[in-house]
Amino acid sequence: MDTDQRLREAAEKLALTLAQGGMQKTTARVMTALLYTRQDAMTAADLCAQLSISSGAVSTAVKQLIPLGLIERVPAPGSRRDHYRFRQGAWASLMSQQNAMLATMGAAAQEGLDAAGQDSVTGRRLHEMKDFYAYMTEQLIPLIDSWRERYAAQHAGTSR
Amino acid sequence: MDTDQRLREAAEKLALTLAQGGMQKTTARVMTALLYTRQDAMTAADLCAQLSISSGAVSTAVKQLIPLGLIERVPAPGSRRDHYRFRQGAWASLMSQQNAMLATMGAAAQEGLDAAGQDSVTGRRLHEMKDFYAYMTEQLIPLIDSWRERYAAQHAGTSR
DNA sequence: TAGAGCCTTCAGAGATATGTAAATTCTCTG
DNA sequence: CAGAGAATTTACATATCTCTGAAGGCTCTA
Repeated sequence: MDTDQRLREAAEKLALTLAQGGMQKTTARVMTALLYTRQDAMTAADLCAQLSISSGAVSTAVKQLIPLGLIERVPAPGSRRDHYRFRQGAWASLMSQQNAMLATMGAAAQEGLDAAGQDSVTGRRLHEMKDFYAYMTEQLIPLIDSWRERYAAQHAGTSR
Repeated sequence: MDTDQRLREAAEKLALTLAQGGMQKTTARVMTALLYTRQDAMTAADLCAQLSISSGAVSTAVKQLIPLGLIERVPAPGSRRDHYRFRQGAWASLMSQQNAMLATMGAAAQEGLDAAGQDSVTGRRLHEMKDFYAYMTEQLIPLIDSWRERYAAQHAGTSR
């Protein structure tokens, strides 16, 4: 089987997994297409053709992926079409986003504690929750940073 | 406003957030109901009444929450009804589950590398992905373990 | 500044998914 | 061991979501 074919299948497979994990199916397909493509970047038309979806669907997917820091719009010299590219550092961005969720969980725990008080069954449950998310938030941020540094160091002087 | 009311609202609010993050709405509502309740545990009937949902819906939600390690079925002395309780250590379990996803991502990266080879645009993209998830998997597991230990130490001799 | 090309938005169709109600199965008690 | 109570499963109805196709709007060029 040729390389392109294998890559496309890997892309679809991962998209399916991500979809089951809560990401929208089309959004996931667009993301993995950009991740596994052999090109540096793809146009909206490329994505329409490869994934058999309408330009509207591509537009929607892109609108979700860009704020997540997973892809970026690339100015295309000599072409009026937008090009989309999987971003360097995308994974670290994604993980950082999830940090925001950790903070939300911590806040939710606090809110419950304010209502229930510490000395109750509820209080003990929520206290564990608050502790856990406080700990995770605290630990995860430096973890991501340290990876960013490690990666930057490793690739010093390397451009795309 | 009374305490119960505040807790219920906090529960619904968090459920909504979780639902937007990909969890099923009813599953999330059941989970947060058990998290914020002032009782130690609730019966299926309690959940039906409080959330205005059918027993079938409760059954489905419970079936999803138990494998995640978020809630547990509690033998109820003197009652034939099943009682459900939010589990101690639930959050750590949940986070561990997410670790499985990290491993999956790493594997997906490897699969692409096998097809594309290292020396290509695709190869470089996937290499970053593989590195990132390898690093995260490696770091996150001890992190969760260390919290478990910390928590166990803090609560030594404490029973629910 | 007019026009072409491309992206985005919108309304409606189609598909998916989710809850309900009823039938079934399971389990414990008398 | 029969029966009652409860949980689960199933089929169906409903609600939600997501894609498409077309219209609208922007931007760059000539």
